[in-house]
Amino acid sequence: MRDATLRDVASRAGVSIRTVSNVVNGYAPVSDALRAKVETALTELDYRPNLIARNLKQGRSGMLCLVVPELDVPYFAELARAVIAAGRRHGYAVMVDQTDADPSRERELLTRNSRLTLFDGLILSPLTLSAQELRERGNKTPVVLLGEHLFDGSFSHVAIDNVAAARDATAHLISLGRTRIAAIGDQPYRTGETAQLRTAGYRQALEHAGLPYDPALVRPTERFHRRLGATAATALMALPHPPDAIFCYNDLLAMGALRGLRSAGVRVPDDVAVIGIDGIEEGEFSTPSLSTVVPDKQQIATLAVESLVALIEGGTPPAPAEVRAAHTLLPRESTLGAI
Amino acid sequence: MRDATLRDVASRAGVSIRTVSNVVNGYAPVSDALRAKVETALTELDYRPNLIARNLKQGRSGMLCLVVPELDVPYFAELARAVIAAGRRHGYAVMVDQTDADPSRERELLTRNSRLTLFDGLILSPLTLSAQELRERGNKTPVVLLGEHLFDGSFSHVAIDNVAAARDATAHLISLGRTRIAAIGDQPYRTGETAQLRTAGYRQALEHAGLPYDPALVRPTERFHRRLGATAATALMALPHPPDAIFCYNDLLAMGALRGLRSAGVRVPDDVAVIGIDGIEEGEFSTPSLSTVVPDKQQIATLAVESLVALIEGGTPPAPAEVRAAHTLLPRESTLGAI
DNA sequence: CACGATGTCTGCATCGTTGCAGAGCGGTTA
DNA sequence: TAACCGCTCTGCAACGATGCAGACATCGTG
Repeated sequence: MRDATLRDVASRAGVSIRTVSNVVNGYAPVSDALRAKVETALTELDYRPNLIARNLKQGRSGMLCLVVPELDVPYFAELARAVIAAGRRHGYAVMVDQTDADPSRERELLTRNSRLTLFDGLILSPLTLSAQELRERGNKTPVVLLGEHLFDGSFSHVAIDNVAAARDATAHLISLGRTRIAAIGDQPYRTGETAQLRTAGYRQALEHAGLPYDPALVRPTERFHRRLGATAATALMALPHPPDAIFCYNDLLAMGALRGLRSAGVRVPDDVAVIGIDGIEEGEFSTPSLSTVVPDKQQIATLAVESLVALIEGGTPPAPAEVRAAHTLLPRESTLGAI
Repeated sequence: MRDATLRDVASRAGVSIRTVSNVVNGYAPVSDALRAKVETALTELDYRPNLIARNLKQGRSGMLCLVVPELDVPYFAELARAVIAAGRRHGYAVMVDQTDADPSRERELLTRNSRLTLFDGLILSPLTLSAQELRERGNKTPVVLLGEHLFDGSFSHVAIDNVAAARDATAHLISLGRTRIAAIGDQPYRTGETAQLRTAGYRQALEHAGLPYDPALVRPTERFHRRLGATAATALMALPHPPDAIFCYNDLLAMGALRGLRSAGVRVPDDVAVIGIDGIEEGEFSTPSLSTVVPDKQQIATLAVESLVALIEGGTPPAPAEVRAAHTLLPRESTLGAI
């Protein structure tokens, strides 16, 4: 059966539509007698407001959309939890979508009639979208970007300092006395990528310690997944001069590396120390537990939502801001050991 | 600036609103001359349709909502990916929300003016909601339930056979020659829970093998998280007669158990064999890798979306169906060893 | 030339809600 | 008694789109 509308309730209660609306929303003063009649009719008809109509009238939906490449990458799942919480604090429901890390899916978001129009704002963690594509989109929903990707100043944008994070991770390995430090996760073929910033940080740390940069120790990976980490670690150990430490560009690569090393009979951290970035919970329980650099996901989420809400609600849209979130080094078993 | 509407485009192109709408949607035949004029105006004004208005008129949004307790529980993240894919195949965008496993958040979904009205349908994996609460909700969006929770016949519902899954897992441990088999994850205080079905399967397997049931070996846990698995495993090993195998009610508990055992100096699988349920990718890369019972997430997602779409689009709503998805035993290192 | 058939295009009503302006009414004040 | 106030309540218009019925022009046919 059709849902009851304000009109149905009004005719049943013998009042005007407007009065029913007032009762439902608690707007204007309504006499007790009428209110009672209306409320009876409301429950009898099991009325519930049509939010689409309300949204149309009010020009907003109260919903934000968070788009990440892959939800089953724990970092994004943990981030999503934080963003959902931050959204709630600002009175917005956050719905999450993923693009499967598929460029065409990412571009779909920018389409004329993307479903995103239904949302008041968009928090996007892009993987392959270029700044230009984003600027030229046929879609004016307010956007805040996550991650180090594209910062040409057109959009507000929240991220940790990836160069510093990578430097900290590498420096930590160096502080253990390791000298042949490998890196897994470079992506030299993309522009503006997180990966390249992390490579820069890695090299800075080497340089600062006076260690040589050996390109053979830097393994690119197409994506940041466990399996690729395992493969890369195995390949590294097969080198004539294998490394004594590995910096992985994220924790998932590191989890794979731990596994690959173990299968190769390499002891961690005794033979090879391993560190990642992301601070996912999984690394706390692995064997050995994983040292990592933890981005402050709470802070990232809060800053992103605050920026977005400012864009949405602000009379004068604030200038696009580049916001830095904090990160912390978290040493665990995978880098245990005296200097 | 205000977004351009059909009216704006129409007045600029000197045609009727209706004609612009026809051009945008490719509905009626439009002469080339007019079409060109309209399309010029469309691009000049950067028109994009207001989906809220369209949805209001058409009475549908083309979006489904998937609600899970916690996105950072890998099983749910992996399931979400499958549901999103299945939704796309049917022409729906799937947006994901989580309740933080918070009963009040779950109940919020059923509220009069829950944001869910914006969606054409709801796929819900409830944690604490009772069947009655669901039936009495003030919200008529079509629903399909996931997981073994509440099957009083009011709703369509997709799940694996949890009793059989637990039986298979336990039987696998027994087939290794283990005789003191513990269980982590019972939840005796809730009604109709997945956990209780798994306990039933566990006991069936013991009984079938003629093994005694020892309540001391069954550890309840409030939730299915790594830390609780670690704690429970540690406690089990402190018993006067510790177990030689542990069946964990999900993989996350098992990951915690592996870690707890390792910290206690227990070797897996030599001293204690471990198995979980869920088939999360994390278990493939842990040390040791985790034996598990894998629910067919693709199938669960496909069946759930198909049921929901049938509810939404079907002229005659099909009767609520109970659908069983397949599961498979996947032995890995954590249960390696001769019988 | 009259007629109907076809092909384009338009205006009105409508989806369900809320904003706005004001109607009706009882009571207070001068 | 007139003027005014405040409290309730109402009707109309509007949000931006689409469904529908029909207007109008053009064309072919008898």
